[in-house]
Amino acid sequence: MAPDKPAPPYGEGMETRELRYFVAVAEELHFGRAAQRLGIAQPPLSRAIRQLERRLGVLLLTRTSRAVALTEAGSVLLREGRAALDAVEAAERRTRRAATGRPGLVLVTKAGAVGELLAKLLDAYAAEPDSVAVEVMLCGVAEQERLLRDGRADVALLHLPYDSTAGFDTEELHAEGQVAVLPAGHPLTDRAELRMADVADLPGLPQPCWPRQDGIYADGPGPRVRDLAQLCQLIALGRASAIMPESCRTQLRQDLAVVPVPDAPVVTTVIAWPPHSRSLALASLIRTATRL
Amino acid sequence: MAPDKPAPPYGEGMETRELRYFVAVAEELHFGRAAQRLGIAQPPLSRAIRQLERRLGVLLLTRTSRAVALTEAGSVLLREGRAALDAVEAAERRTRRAATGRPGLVLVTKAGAVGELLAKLLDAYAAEPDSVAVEVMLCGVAEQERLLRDGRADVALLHLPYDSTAGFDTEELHAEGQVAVLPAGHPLTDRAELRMADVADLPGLPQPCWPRQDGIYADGPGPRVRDLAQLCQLIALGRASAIMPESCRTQLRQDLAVVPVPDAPVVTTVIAWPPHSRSLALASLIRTATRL
DNA sequence: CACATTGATACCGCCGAGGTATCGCCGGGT
DNA sequence: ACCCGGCGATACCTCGGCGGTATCAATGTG
Repeated sequence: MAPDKPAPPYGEGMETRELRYFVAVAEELHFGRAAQRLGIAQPPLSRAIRQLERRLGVLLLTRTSRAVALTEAGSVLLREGRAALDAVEAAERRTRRAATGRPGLVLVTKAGAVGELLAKLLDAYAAEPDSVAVEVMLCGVAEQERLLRDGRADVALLHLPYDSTAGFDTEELHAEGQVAVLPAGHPLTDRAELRMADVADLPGLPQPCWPRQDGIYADGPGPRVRDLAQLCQLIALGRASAIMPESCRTQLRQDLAVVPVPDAPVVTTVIAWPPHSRSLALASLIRTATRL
Repeated sequence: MAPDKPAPPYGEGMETRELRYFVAVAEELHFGRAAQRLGIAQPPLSRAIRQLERRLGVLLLTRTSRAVALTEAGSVLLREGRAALDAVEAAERRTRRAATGRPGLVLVTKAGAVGELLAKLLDAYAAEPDSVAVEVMLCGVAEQERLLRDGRADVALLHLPYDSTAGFDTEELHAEGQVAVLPAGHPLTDRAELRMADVADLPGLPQPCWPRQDGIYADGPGPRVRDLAQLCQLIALGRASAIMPESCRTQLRQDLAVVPVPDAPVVTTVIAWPPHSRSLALASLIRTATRL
């Protein structure tokens, strides 16, 4: 050790390993399982967390020998730590991508939700003189945010108000009303339009329940669905109803009826990308999109 | 080592230490100075960078024995790595703050640039039933973004189009035109209004040059200034002119004249905060601000 | 009250981060 | 042309800390 090292006033910053360990424990709320998930033994994990607490000077977890719980500070670190780990992963991935020289873009969007807008965008962009290959990635509901944040994707098509654009730069592309989707022949299909309240709790036709970001279904009523096809099937069977953007009607089956719902929230399609992106290809794609 | 460790397919993720080392070298473009700045010797630094390159499978720097330069991938990692390090620091700082139990907010803005808006905001917020202490932090030009990103500040007042809101959530608070500031008695001060072109290159009255984010002045003409007082002094001396938001006129000295410039870009004051903030106090402050 | 579960502690071995000494390369001064 | 000085790379050593196993301590359970 150098004799006159500057000696930083207090703990010289967390290592990502410590963050990964803490996030694992905070998610499992169980040292043993967290250690298993991390591929290490339990004692080093306990020590690492203790050391992290000492270095931060903060109690992160309350442990009894039977249960582990997050403190207030712990839940802050869980949230912020996940974001920080995503940023580190993003740095790694984007660096690797920059090195391979393949300047292709990865666009991510929810399966089935963008109608023909995506097709038009891809066509228009491909016609640009400086366009590069665009890989389209379809993913489940609300997984896009993560992909964009950790560098696996470069750009996304999101839908307000359902998706969150927190932390991204965005441009609005398109706004549209929503329609109720009902089984063909349902009494309400005669109406010219419906209100939210009319569709809210139709007897025997509950709104479906989508999985959360982590793949777990929230508590609540309604049949659990994972994609549009499942949902359409249920509606056709007379077991569910749904409200969705009107552009979806082009993809619906014949045996479904749609009725406009003017008082449903307007769905805005936006193109979103991580801030600080300096990629020319991305800038060109965004320019193309806003000109559509 | 556990006999059946999952064995991650390739390098198990960068450590923040490696990132800090790389950023130091990339900024200095000199291993010796970077090592000195980091408080370590040069050989371990060389090794660490080599190892990082090996683990990423990417060449980050081109070294001849006389010069070090960033590769394309290296500059990506510099940009992304800084953001990642800021996120890690933010996690650390916000966790510490959450633990102390002081839920005070830190608001950051450019010195002298917000006129009375800030005073009104602080008064209105203090009158809210659930308000907490707000620490106001004034900083140099364009330093706010960093403070907000690395967790030293919770919320900022920024000015479009001069500041970047990349990566933050924002709400618009106020928009205003700009005025030209000239020495009292200058011929142009008789006019009712001016155009940008009129003020662009007045003989002997160049626009000033502000430092960049890192404190270094960009190349270019114009006298170098660090704050509004310096600028006013120069204008009063007949050595400079400037264009600034009209709300600044209340803070100007007597010996300066202002003339509206209708074709200057409109300056929008926005309140900005890091995404994912779940603080009730912050939400309340933002609500107050948007209601002004 | 034995027992199982689970986090903490004790102790050990080894990898690797960081140190010093030195080399090889190259540009500039004379 | 030659030597010198600056700089990054290499060689080699030391030691702190990470991860391992064995075990203890606390606590809920039958």
